[in-house]
Amino acid sequence: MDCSSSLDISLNLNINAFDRSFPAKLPEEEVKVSTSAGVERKWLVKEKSASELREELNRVYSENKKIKETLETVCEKYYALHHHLEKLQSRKSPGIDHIEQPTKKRKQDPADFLGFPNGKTENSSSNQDHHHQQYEQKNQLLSCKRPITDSFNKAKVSTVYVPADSSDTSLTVKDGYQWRKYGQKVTRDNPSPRAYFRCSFAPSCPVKKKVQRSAEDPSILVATYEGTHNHLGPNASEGDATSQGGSSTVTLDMVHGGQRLALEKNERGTMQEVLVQQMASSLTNDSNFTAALAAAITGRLMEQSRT
DNA sequence: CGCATTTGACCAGCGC
DNA sequence: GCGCTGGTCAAATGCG
Ligand SMILES: [Zn+2]
Repeated sequence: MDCSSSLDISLNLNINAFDRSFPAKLPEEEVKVSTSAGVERKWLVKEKSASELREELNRVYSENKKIKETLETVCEKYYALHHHLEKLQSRKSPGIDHIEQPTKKRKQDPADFLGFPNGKTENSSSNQDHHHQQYEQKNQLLSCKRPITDSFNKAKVSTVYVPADSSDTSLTVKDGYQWRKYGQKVTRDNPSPRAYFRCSFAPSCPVKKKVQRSAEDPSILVATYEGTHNHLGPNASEGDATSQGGSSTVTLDMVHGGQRLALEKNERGTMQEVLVQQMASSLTNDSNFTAALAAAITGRLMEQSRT
């Protein structure tokens, strides 16, 4: 990715992406964009007026800001639409759909739910492959039981969607850790069984995981992790304890676009987060957008370096 | 022989 | 209380 060397090209791409993503809705922006295109010509002529460059960078920055705002608006509209669709669907067919909503009747162990077993709550785009991990964050409906018991036993639950070969009958998710299977059950609304694993470091390590093939898409495994490892990951030799498992965890790759994998959100906040993640991943797939983003970043850097 | 996996039994929570 | 369901246990089995 040659960011700095292709600033002009990136601006072009920025224009393109902008036009494509938000067509005919923001006339003002288009005007601005055309001005930025004009300045691009200036750069090509190598007219290095620092003040003009700065001014232009500011302009580009404001454009980015507007794009961001527009994206948020689109996000909200998407959410509203999706919500509406869900309502309609649940009204028409109360039994079907909802993509494999857990329909948990059981009361989950009242601990707090959060995060990913690796502790990488960050967007996985840094890892280049966006496996679709979805952090299931449930409202802990703290029932008033649980007196003063061990508060440190916080079981963190997270769900990871792993694209896997549908012909692969072994319900194993290679996340780098070693697991010992201790059970398998057939569940109600899923033809494929669910496998129960414990970390092989048990009982010193309390982590458990459940793996089940998705009822909808048999090529996707749904792994539910519970708890966090209290030991170093498989490649502990690296010494970096912050990223347990590091790169080897969840080497699932993007076999699937996985658009709908994270659709079953009930709360607005998490829904929007998921949406943003989806959009971000789809945008990062777009080489034009990444180039434009690189241009924006370099522009921002230049702006800061001059001040 | 030691270990992991398999698999039916058992248990607990929940709805009726 | 009863039946259903998900989760766990542990004896049996398989494997290196
Ligand atoms: Zn562990």
